[in-house]
Amino acid sequence: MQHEKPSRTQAERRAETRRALLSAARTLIVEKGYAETGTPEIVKQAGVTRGALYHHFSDKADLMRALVRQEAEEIAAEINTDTNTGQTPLEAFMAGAKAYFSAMSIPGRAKIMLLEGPAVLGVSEMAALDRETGGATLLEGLRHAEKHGALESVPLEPLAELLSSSFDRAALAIANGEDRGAYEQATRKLLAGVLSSRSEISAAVEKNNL
Amino acid sequence: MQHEKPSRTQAERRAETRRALLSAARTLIVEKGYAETGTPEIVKQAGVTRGALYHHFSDKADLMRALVRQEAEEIAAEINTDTNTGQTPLEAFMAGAKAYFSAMSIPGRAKIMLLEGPAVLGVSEMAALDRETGGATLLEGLRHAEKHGALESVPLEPLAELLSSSFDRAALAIANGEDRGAYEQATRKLLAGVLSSRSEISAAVEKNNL
DNA sequence: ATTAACATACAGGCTGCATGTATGCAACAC
DNA sequence: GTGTTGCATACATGCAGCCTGTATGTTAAT
Repeated sequence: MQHEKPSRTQAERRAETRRALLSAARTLIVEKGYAETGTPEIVKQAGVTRGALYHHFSDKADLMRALVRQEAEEIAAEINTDTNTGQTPLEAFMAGAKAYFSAMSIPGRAKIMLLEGPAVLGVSEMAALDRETGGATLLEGLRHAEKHGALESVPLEPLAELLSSSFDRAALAIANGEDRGAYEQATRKLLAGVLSSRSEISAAVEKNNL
Repeated sequence: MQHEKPSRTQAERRAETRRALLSAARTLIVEKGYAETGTPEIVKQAGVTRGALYHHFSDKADLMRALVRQEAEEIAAEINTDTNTGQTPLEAFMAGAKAYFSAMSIPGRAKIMLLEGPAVLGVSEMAALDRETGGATLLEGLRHAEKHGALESVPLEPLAELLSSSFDRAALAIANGEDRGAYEQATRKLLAGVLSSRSEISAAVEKNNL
């Protein structure tokens, strides 16, 4: 038999199939959601068979896991590029938030990372994956700010979680076409409040008779 | 006939079947998750057949919808009971947050309302349901605080959303056994910062050289 | 020739619907 | 009042289609 075929190496062949599967899965899951997307449809769009899918991934959820991981790594890479820390801690936090919003504005990304991902893999696995790729940038920032007088006797891990959830909500709203400036203003308000010292806040609250 | 018939009225019969279905679905979905719970298992635990399920609900998601609605109404009722508004706006917000945390501490409730519900019904439908039952209490509080000088030129709807997402995250953590006091402190920090006036915050931030 | 990369075939389960059955209920005659 | 008759509601059963995961077969690379 004469073989006119490209004669790809095994690694190339494998990588290309895997890439086609991830690409097809991403398109369909973004469009219709994970549960409504069947593996027959995915492999059809990828131009392979279900055999290839189950050769590369242990099950459908494992394919989703790989998709989420790929997306998380891209996000981390984009954010690390815009690592121009601002002058003050507040501006540094805002710069990080804006970079996060920008990264999450890639079409479909917010749906994958904030809706379908947690639903399929669970929040704990998503959190573990975030720790692997992104790291606890937000928490580190809070620890740093604590040394400079603000954040007296406030548990930092919970505070970081609450802020993180707000960032996620803002990113989701922005990705859904809401007014980006409004959510950035609200985010700034939250951060500015957190970064002011406790005594100053108390004074301000009392003075305004709140 | 061997056994005498209960001779329930139709309404009683219907209500009992519906209640058994909702109760069984709640138990199993809390334990194993929505996707992992099949309708055969639900009807088995409820002591009826799948015919009854599809007579009462249009499909499996509709059963979940009814479960979420029931839970939302219970939450609203519990929160309206603890309607002791605090002295200051900050204390009023904190009282509301604590009441929410308490209501969401009912076993399984956080999983239903914050994880499975949004995954199955989507965030938009969950938000609409919240608007029906709970109302926009948080947003109203912010509007009221705005009149008293704080919150100058900050978009309130986005800010309310961000705070709401933080409350949800805190409720989820508390329901998962995390330290409740720590999350309440973090919540208070967030709220205190938001409720202080913008100029005071700016002054505080500058003074602390943040 | 051996192994990795895929394709094909199959079994089990689940969902939703279509059809069948029984139970309560209302009206009417008596 | 009471029996019975017709009917709608509440539910049970059976079936078709789809999907997932696995087991087995085939092809291509080394």
